[in-house]
Amino acid sequence: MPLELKRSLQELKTSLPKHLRRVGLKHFQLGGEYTNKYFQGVVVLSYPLTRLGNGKAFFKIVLQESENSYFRPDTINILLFGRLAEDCEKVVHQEDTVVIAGFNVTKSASKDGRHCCQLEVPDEAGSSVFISSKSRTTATSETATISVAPKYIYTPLNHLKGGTVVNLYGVVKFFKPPYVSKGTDYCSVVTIVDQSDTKLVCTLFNENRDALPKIYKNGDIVRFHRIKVQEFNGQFQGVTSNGFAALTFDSTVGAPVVPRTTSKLFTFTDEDKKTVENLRVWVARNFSNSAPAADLSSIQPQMFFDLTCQLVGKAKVDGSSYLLKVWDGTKCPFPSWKVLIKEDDLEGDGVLINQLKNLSVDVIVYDNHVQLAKSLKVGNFIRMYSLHAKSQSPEDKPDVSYIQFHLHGGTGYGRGITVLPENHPDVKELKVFLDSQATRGYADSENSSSQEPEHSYLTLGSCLEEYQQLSVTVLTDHQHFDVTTVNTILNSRVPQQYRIRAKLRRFEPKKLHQSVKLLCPQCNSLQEVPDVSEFDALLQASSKHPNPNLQNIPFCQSVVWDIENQGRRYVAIHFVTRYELLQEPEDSLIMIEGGTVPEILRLSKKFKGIIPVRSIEDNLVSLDLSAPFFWQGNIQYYGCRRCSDPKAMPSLHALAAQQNALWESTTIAEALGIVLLQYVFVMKFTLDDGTGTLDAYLVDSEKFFQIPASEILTSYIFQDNMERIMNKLCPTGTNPDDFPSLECFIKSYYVRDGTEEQLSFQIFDTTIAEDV
DNA sequence: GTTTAGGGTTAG
Repeated sequence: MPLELKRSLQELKTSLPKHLRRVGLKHFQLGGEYTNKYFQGVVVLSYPLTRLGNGKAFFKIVLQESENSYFRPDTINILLFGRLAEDCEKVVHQEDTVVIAGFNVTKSASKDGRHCCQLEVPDEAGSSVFISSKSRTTATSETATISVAPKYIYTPLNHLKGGTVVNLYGVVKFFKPPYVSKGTDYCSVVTIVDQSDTKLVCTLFNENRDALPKIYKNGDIVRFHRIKVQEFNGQFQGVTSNGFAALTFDSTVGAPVVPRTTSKLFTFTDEDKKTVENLRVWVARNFSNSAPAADLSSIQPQMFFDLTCQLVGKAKVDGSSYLLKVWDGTKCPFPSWKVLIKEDDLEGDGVLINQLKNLSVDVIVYDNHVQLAKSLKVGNFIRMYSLHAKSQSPEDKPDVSYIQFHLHGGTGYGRGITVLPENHPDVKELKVFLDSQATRGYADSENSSSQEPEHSYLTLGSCLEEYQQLSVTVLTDHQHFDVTTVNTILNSRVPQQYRIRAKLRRFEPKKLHQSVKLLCPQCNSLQEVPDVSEFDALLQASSKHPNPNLQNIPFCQSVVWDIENQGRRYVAIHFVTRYELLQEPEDSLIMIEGGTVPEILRLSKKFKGIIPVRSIEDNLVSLDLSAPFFWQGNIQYYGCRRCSDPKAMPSLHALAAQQNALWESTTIAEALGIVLLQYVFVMKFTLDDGTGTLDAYLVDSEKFFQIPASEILTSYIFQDNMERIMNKLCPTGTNPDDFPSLECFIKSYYVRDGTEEQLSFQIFDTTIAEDV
């Protein structure tokens, strides 16, 4: 039984459950409703503890409502039972102030001049006795709470009824962090869902922001007590009712089950723990983590995202907007808009703000968010939800763009700000990272401090200058690497990885189609992409005489066409079935014997995929691997002649028997024992950083250009994009000094050239910036 | 013992 000590009557009062309302003696009557009521009085008399006939403990006290009351009677009998009686008997003394809740009002059994009703406090869930002693000075026993933990029943979301007050568990599917409503309260809208897959939108109000659930992300688990269910627009909604209380839990499976709440008084049983743990498992299985969280280094223009960051400065902009300067330790890959404000208006450590100016970004928050933004403290760790990274161009320079960060007005899509507590795991992690970045940041500014302008804030003009030096490539990993000069790299003979910043002087080959090759991921051999028109002879050589015995392949339905009606050329088509059923053509895999390249190309527009085959004895096998073994849409897939160990077509049987097997090049190649060749761009970049030049190879299937090498030869759009990118990296007719910079990772490795080993370089983990 | 908002991007 919980026993809580209080230091004063004041503390006792503030710790009483908020849903309890005081009720006076004169309101007691038989048959009244006292569920959420408490009675307070001073002990004027207490009787010795006795046992009832059933052995249950019984303790009686008399409480006086007020010493100076005009009203008579002003005392009432209180009857306590069971464990509650035993515990109270130990601590209750005359003159103590006692608050009782969870009682029944019955007719007084004795004619003693006291109130005609008596209060029975059963040894049951929900019964509580709060005791505050008047004058004893021993510190530990001044006040006490004695209560029987209420037994809460939780209603599954698919069992809700309108007009009821219930207790709920749920997983947050959507939420608006608490914001200032137009009324008197904070508001938070929370959509929850539970294992019944039923959704409930809850609209929660409280004048105290901390009383609303402390939700930090979708997937968090909440427990709501005393929430009212009502119908709105034909659907149930949850709204706060008297005594609403919320607990919030992180949903990480295995993490300690610690509720987030500011309430000191709440029940939390082993059963609650189990419920949370079960919900965690459910979340792990059923919630895809599609949260739009991002750090500054991974933002894309026009995206809305959640940013976890630290506030380094803030300033008033005008009546409806407010500036927050924040950082998360990563660098925004685009030039970002800096707001010009008066230095006097800026709150925060000027030196620090200056040191972090290349890492921090300016966020403008609007309208309803201004009030909350003002209340933030510099140094706070905050999360902003649905922040807009808006791409803008100055009017006179449409080819230049920069990012503005807006937290627009309104609360749609959960737009808002929360302060994260210092002990939040994400904050702990961020602190460590920020510390490491700050150290680097200080070093940078020390080197260049002599050239620093006096004022700390970049105007738009200087932001554009910065753009000139921005890299047209983005590093996708290892951002902590420092830049190494080409000169240093050339003098090193040890294979290793570097980050460099240089300009692209030249590249080869000049003709795009010459840069696409086929790479074997196993033996690393490269080969040219053959011209498919050369395969007609090979394709047709296979089937002058389709074998009629083959028309009964277990997982195929076959037809033979006499193409030229002269018996001179036959084409056999074997439709791969699933469970002996044909599928829709666009889902079907077919095998073809005979057929010309144009015929196969035409068929591959209609069918999911095509495997050219020939028959050997009574089996079907792939053609020679110099021809594509699989055709899909416009793409032909080749196998490595050195590494593959081709198997006959019945090897596809297992794949055909799988319920949802996709007819993809990778799975088919695997089933047929073929090592799939990868389409790659192979290019040589000559990079110059002023200290020297080096040739680095790019071998890339689609990461660097964000264009699939397999599709570029058949797509004019991709070819246009590619040309545009290369012209941006290495513009023709431009002074090479004005070329943009490329930031790349390169690794050095040895290649044997005859008897000599030569150091070569290859680009990796680098990609073209989105705005290029 | 009311009102607020009642999920579904600003338009700066």
